[in-house]
Amino acid sequence: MKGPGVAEVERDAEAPRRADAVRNREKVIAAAEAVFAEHGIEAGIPEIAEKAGVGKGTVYRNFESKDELVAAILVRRMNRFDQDILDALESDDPGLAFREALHGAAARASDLSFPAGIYWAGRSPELDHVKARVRKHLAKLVNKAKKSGDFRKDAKAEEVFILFGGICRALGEAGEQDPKVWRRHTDLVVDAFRP
Amino acid sequence: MKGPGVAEVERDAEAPRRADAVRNREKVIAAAEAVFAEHGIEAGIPEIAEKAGVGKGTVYRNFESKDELVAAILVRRMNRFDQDILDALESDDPGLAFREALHGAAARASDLSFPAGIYWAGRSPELDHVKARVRKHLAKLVNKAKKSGDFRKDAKAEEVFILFGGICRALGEAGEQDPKVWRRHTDLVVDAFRP
DNA sequence: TACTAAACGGACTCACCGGTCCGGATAGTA
DNA sequence: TACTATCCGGACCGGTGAGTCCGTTTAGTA
Repeated sequence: MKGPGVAEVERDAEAPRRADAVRNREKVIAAAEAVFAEHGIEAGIPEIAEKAGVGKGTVYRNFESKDELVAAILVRRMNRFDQDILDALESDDPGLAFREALHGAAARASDLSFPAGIYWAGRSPELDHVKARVRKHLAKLVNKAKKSGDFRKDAKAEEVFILFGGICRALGEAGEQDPKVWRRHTDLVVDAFRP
Repeated sequence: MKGPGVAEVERDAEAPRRADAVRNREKVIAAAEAVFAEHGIEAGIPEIAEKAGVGKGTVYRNFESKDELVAAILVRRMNRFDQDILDALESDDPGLAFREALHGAAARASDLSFPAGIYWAGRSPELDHVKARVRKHLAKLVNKAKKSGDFRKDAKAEEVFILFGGICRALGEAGEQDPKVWRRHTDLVVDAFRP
């Protein structure tokens, strides 16, 4: 589609960009990540612009619409989740690996954009694509765990998505910060999928 | 506090109300219930007024603000959930009863206001009070189930709230209608709490 | 039927948000 | 330093939703 960092404004690949423009783009992305993490993707563009120390115009010069900005941030977020799962696939103890993958995700999931990423569907082909990849890898992990007898045979990766996304949103919205609580609920979800 | 049907506009108990006013109040409540169930509590007052066949003014004559209307509807919703739990407490098979209580709630939980009721906190003393009662009854049910060995000793009622609320929101927002899917996810949650 | 207090509804205000636009500032260049 | 294409910020626009207000309608009464 469009090289790295998709969902951004069209731009002739040849044309160089001014240094301040590059800097500002990064400030916008960082600010959007922070604001969406704290207040969810409902947060407004003005808030992001202010946090980034730029004007609204600068945000819209980099992203054609709020949806595109949201999609770009969520793609990054989902890619990190994907990496957690990929790491877990390396392990040779699939049961443990499954647990660790969720714990890894949970450790960074006080971020409200994570559950948003799970539920935000159909508005960005790019995001849908990344999520499909996550699903594929999660299914692979689940299958490995099934074979080793660590995972109930009748369950599907999609169901893990629903349960795990559910607690992430609930805890995130409650502003839960204690990692122990996150681990505890993650374990409950893992237990739901034991044989 | 304020007798039955709290969260409503202050009103001299003596003063009789015109028949059309009473009728309209009921129409507003019914419409709000339907709209919040279908679109979540983010839905607007205009939509509710239209569905009720009245003007916005009539809505505000019965409820001082949108938050009060939301609270009133959520209180009703949570009271029904409370009743499910109370019914389950009657049973002499606590393990099964726990499962049935959640299934009972799930059966009506495509209603988006249910998870909203679980997460909407601190904006209505009345709602907080009802939720505290639900928690108390749920804790009682959980304790019974622990004693009979149907429930893991280390888990708390609050955790049930989080997991169950999580799937209700996820499935509700996904527009899931199939009762089989609801039962399936509810069972996963129940399994998470087995000893 | 005539009267009036209660209730009605929708036009209106106010605040906010997504998105556009343009006069002014500045990075890069010679 | 002088020049200009690029980029900047925030004023502005259109739309939406919460909440108010008041001229009009109607339920209840005699």
